[in-house]
Amino acid sequence: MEKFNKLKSFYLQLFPDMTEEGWQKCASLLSFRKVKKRDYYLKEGEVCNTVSFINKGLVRMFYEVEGKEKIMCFIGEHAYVSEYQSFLTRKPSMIYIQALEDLELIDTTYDNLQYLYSTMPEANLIGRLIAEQLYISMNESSLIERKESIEQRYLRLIEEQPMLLQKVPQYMIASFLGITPEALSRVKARMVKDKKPMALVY
Amino acid sequence: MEKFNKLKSFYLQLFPDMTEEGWQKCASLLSFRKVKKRDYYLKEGEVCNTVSFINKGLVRMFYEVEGKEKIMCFIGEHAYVSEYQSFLTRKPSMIYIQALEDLELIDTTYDNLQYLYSTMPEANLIGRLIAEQLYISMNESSLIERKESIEQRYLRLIEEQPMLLQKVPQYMIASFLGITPEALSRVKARMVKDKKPMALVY
DNA sequence: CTAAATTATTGATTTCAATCAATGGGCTAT
DNA sequence: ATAGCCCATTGATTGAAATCAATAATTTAG
Repeated sequence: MEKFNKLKSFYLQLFPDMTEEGWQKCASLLSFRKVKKRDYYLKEGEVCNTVSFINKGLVRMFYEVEGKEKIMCFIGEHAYVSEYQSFLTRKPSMIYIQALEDLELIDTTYDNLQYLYSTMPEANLIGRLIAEQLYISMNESSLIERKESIEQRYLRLIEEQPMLLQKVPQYMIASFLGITPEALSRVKARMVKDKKPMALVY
Repeated sequence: MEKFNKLKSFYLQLFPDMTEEGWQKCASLLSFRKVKKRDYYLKEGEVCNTVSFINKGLVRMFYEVEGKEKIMCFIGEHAYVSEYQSFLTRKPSMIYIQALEDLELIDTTYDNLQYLYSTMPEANLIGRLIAEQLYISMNESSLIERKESIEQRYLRLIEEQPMLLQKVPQYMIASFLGITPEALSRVKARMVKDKKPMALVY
């Protein structure tokens, strides 16, 4: 399955001693699918039935409050996307996940994953490490959000995910930062005026 | 070790098929300790070396920003406390954990837990479930924080953790809600005036 | 390629919570 | 018991971002 190559090399990095048979067993439980830009990976109220590796594309996770969309995060290529809480608890999701670009996904379903855990106990180790990793990254971004100012977070975006600023309209960046598009416009203007006239906008 | 009884019954609820030997093995890796009120379980910059079951007492987790303390959460009896990110990554904590009451803790150290994982592979299942549970509860509280208004969150506190309002000064509740003590005072006043004159204050 | 729609910017006004300030209540320690 | 301190409440002022509004720039669709 050359479609899974990216995922395979991704895993071999993380678990160098994974056997070829082990990989084959995992791969047999995976499937490949596509999602069109603007379509939803998951809607509020649905139970999330998949954990997916994003082979190609970009999604946003957001929720609605008082009719307004608030973006929680973006997830791009070669990362995992899921509403893991809904996936694990089998309860309706409180958020939406939408494709911002055409997606190529490699999916694991809930049933397949449980089957893997029960027939291949070593998988619990991987499952533990994944859950731990998810915990760590959520915890970290939650702390960043709390500790840093809007401006610091915007600079961090420029630094760490410059692609995102190309691919995503400003008003979504603003939503992600928790402010209005107008406010972001002014933050940027202030940065250019006050500080280093570096190439901020791009 | 009758000191561990609460923890044992806690675990037997979660894992009814845990064997007595299994429990003994786990228990041999646990230790008991106390922390005095106002002392720190963990300070910013320290690596968190323990995951602890709170047999008795109450802690707050908080961070500092611009010299001000911001409370992230309170953790009470019969729950776990740790800075799990620091614990897992072996990197310095970005937060503080402080005893608000005298604590009785049942501790697992990092080394003991790794030893358990390596000598008792079934433990990875428990480890996975714990990490998943931590992920779920953090995700849930993060969403609540995002979606609900201050007033809704205060009502939720009254509903779900009325004890906390007895034990913790108002200004800490305010900090937890992300507002000033003055603002919380006004929220309460407004609730009493606008709505049901229920026993809100206690 | 052009028209229409969407997005970004800037200005004016409003709103809400933070801050500053003062008072009173309640707890603690001697 | 009382002095002193910490905490909660209330009022007045300030400040930062939201909202409202208009225009300019860019993207999309036919």
